[in-house]
Amino acid sequence: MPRSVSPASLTPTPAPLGPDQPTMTHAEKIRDQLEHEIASGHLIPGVRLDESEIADRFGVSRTPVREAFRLLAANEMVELKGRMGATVRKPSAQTVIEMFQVMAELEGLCARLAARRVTPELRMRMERTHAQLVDASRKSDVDGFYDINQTFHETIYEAASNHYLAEQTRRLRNKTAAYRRRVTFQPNRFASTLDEHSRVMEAIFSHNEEAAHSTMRDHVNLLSDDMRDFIASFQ
Amino acid sequence: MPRSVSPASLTPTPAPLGPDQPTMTHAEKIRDQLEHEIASGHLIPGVRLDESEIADRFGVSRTPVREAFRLLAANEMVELKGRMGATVRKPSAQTVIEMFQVMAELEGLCARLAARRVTPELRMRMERTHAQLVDASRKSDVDGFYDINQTFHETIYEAASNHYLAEQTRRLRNKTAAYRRRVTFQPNRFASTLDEHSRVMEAIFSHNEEAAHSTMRDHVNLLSDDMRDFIASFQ
DNA sequence: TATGCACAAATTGTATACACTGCTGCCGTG
DNA sequence: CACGGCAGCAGTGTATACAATTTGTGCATA
Repeated sequence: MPRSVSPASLTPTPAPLGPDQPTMTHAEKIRDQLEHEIASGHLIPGVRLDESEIADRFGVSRTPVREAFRLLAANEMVELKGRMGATVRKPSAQTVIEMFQVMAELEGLCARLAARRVTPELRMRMERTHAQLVDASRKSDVDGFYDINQTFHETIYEAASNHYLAEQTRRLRNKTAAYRRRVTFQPNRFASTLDEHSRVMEAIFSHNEEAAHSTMRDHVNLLSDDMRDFIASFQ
Repeated sequence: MPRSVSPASLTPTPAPLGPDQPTMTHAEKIRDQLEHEIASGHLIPGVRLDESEIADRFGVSRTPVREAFRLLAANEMVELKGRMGATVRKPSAQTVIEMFQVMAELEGLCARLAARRVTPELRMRMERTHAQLVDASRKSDVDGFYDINQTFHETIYEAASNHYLAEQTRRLRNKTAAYRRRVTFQPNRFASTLDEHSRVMEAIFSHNEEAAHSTMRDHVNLLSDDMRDFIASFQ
């Protein structure tokens, strides 16, 4: 039986331990946790974030909570409305579509650079990840598919050798995570994704930059297309 | 005589009045002012930002200053180093090059969408802006050239009709402003820029999406090339 | 002279108290 | 009954005080 997708879970999962710096300030820990809860869907877009309530939940004062809000605000994960409080950002359907368009282009650039710079070692890792994805698809393992898919894209970021680009793309992926996650359910997306990934890999391995760029862009845009109806229902 | 470029000025200029909301919090005002001072070059990358000092300067307590730092941090204008203070972000030469590569792609996407959606009204505005740019070039008006060039790109963002994309591109332009500004000095860049803009416009007006994308991308990449030596000297 | 440790000063992180704003609900009036 | 104003409240913005950590300085020692 496939694991249930995270948003269905009732208790917030802890954020996957990040850099785990020993001197991590409270504000940063709260930021990471809230960001994770937003991306995973535990915090629904539009809900108000109460400073005192969250402060109590984490057992700290309002100060670090406020700082976490500011950090999240500039990441566009939450919206600050003056004295009217902070809310989980709820982009309009139009904005979500626009975000996907930008993401498609950034992912496309990643693929283009990957086609230029891919190494045999990375090629092997991509193929192995792809095989895992096929496996998850066979088992209808939704969560597994979602995670391995993430790894596949991460590997391409790495092959692109542009840390700044990787970071920006990763951020955008995270911002759209709450929306992408739902589409993973659609059974026909499994097959389509695998097929599209194959074409992207083929282009990258043959060092065909243009093809890598366009196939990856189309891959993300197709995802976007599949989501439009669903996105509209978000509003 | 050409006006001197801003970084040469000794006194920080006030931030150009933005949205100017009546209920603008201290933290937001400080953020805008500091962001402007960083982009204009008055605050040099790498310098430490002292909370108390800035608090005194703005006549407020440390609290709103700290919040402004957090807001700037997520915009990647400022780097927070735990208890070791905040500094104006100083990206490595490698990172600056990477930022330009991403910006080239985003500007390219703007041009692509503009080619698809440009209206006669916007075409007229672009041509008018271009004429102003030619004029500034003749007068060797460096600051004017810089500002009008900004307007030219803004017009393309508008033609692209993707607000999210426009915002992201604008941000990245702002982050690279301190570096781009220096290159404007180079006399040969005037002529090259005018020529490249002409080609971009031609592609956009003829609704040639691919050409619009690639000419704009090349335009930004050429700027990046002209900067590499200079960027290296920043370190 | 160079190195290591200890202590002091400076600076940031957090908590708490107060000020101010926007909202809610009630009441009076038309 | 509908509408407008006023008071009280809830919640954010700011200031200040205190705790924790980093950094710099000086001295002792090899």
